[in-house]
This record gives sequence, C-alpha cells and structure tokens, in this order.
Amino acid sequence: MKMKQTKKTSAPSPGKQEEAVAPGGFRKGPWTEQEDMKLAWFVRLFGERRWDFLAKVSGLNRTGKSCRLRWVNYLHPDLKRGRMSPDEERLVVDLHARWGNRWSRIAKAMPGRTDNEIKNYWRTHTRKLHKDARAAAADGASAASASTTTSTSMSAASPATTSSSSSSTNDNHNHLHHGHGDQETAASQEQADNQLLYTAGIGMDSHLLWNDAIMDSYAWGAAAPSMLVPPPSSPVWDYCCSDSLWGIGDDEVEYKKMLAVAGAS
DNA sequence: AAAAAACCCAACCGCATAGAA
DNA sequence: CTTCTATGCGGTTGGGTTTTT
Repeated sequence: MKMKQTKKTSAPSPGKQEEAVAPGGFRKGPWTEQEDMKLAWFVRLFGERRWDFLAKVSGLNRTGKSCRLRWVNYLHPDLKRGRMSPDEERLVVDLHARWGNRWSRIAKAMPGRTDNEIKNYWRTHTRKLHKDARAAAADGASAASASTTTSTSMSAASPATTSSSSSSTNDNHNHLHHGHGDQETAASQEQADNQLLYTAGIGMDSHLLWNDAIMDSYAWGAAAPSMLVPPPSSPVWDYCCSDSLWGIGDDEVEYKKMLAVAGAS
C-alpha cells in the first residue's frame, strides 16, 4: 500500500488546513492522530450514535457529522485498507450495473469497503474508461461524436437512484449499532450521559482536562492503562482493532464499567 | 532534476428521511 | 399534523502523492 494513506492524518502541514474553522466555531479539515484517538475512545464509550453529543462531550470541536464521517470512512476497524483487489473491482462494476449509484447499498455487499471508497474508485474507474473510449474513438474516426459529458454517465446511470427507499435509510453499512429505533429521547439521554460522566468525574466542563490526561498517556505511554496505550507503530488503527475496544455493550452497565476504567486512570 | 498531469482519497456540503417532541 | 433534530446518503471538492514528460 502506498504511504499516502496517512497523509492527512499524521501531521497536517501547518497553515490553512489546520486552522480551518467552520462558522459555528467547529474545526474543519484533516483530522490529527490525537483527534482520531479521542474519537475512537468516545465511540467506544457511547457507541456509534448520537454523534452530536459525542462530538460535544469529547471536546473535539468538530460537528457530529464530521465525527461520524471520520469514523465510518476511516477509523472503523472493519475497514479494509489499500487498493481493491481485481475481484472487488469486478464486483463494483457488477453491482453498479445492477444498482446504479447506490453506493451505500453496494458497500453493504462489499464488507470492509465504504461507500466513499467505492464511489471514489468508480469515479476514477469511469473517468479512465471514458478517456480510453475517447482515445479509441479519436483513433478510429475523426468525427467521433465527441462526448463532452464526462460526468453525466455517473449521475444519470442509475435506474435505482430515484427512490431512496426506506430500507436504505436506517441500514448504515458497517455499523455495530445504530440508535434510531431504540434510543431514549435526545434530551433525556443526554442527561443520562452527563450523569454518567459526572459520576465518573468527567463533567462536561472537565472533559478537556480529562482528554489532556488521556492524550498525555498516549504521548508518554507509561502511566496509561494498557487499553489506552496503542502500540507505537500504528497507533490509531491497532487501537481501534483491539478486542477491548469492540467488546462494547450498549447498556448503562457497560458504560459505567468503561467509565470506571476511565476514571481509574 | 523539474514541471505538469494524473491519480487517489479524505472530507465537506446539501438534501432526504425517520423519529421524537 | 407540524416542526425540530439527528442521521445517512450521494455528489463534489481540495490537496497530497505518484507518474509521466
């Protein structure tokens, strides 16, 4: 795999990217490794849901949407990395022929691949095809009906795209749990979450201190509980893949246990 | 060796939908 | 029934890396 994988996460070059801030004061742009770790940690605590709350309580200064995207497209441990295999490429072509630009649906049929990844692949793929086709046409006949619509085939090619059926809404690919159906109301849930945080000595206002402590642990290793200390070689990824991270339960008892561990640090 | 082009991928945006209030 | 909020999806963009000229 090429090394560009980490280009945006490792160390954002100082400058415009790093200081990009959305109107609401939220950070934008590439994620740092520390942010990834924080996010992974809080997803572990609260599960893959209530992203706004998670974003708020983590102190990440990102939108919930941004957090979710980062998680789903990059941090999720089930993701495969690297280039698509020939088999996968064939599958993408096949499924796209069947379902059109229903990327999330295609992604569901390809475990370990995200809709974004497939989308990106397809974009490159079709662009190449168009280019080749054009080149061939130019070689063959000069009067070729020069296709100026490079992009149309992508957006218009989907017979199935018009109906975003209800089935596609709640079926997030590669999720461990989603919270639409069985969650408490946002407000009461947030209260409960706050209660848990305070119980563990992690008040909404103190999360920064707490996070700093965690980050220090990441940085210096020694003092942190083992579950908080990823191997130095591939920190975020290995951390995310560790069993301890994925044994999460969804109920309050689990939360309390985990918070107890956090509080003990 | 340098410049340009192509490739690749992370991240953002806007819209649609479901569920709660 | 209407409004609001959270979430998910598809389209698009920006910019770093690699390859080609």
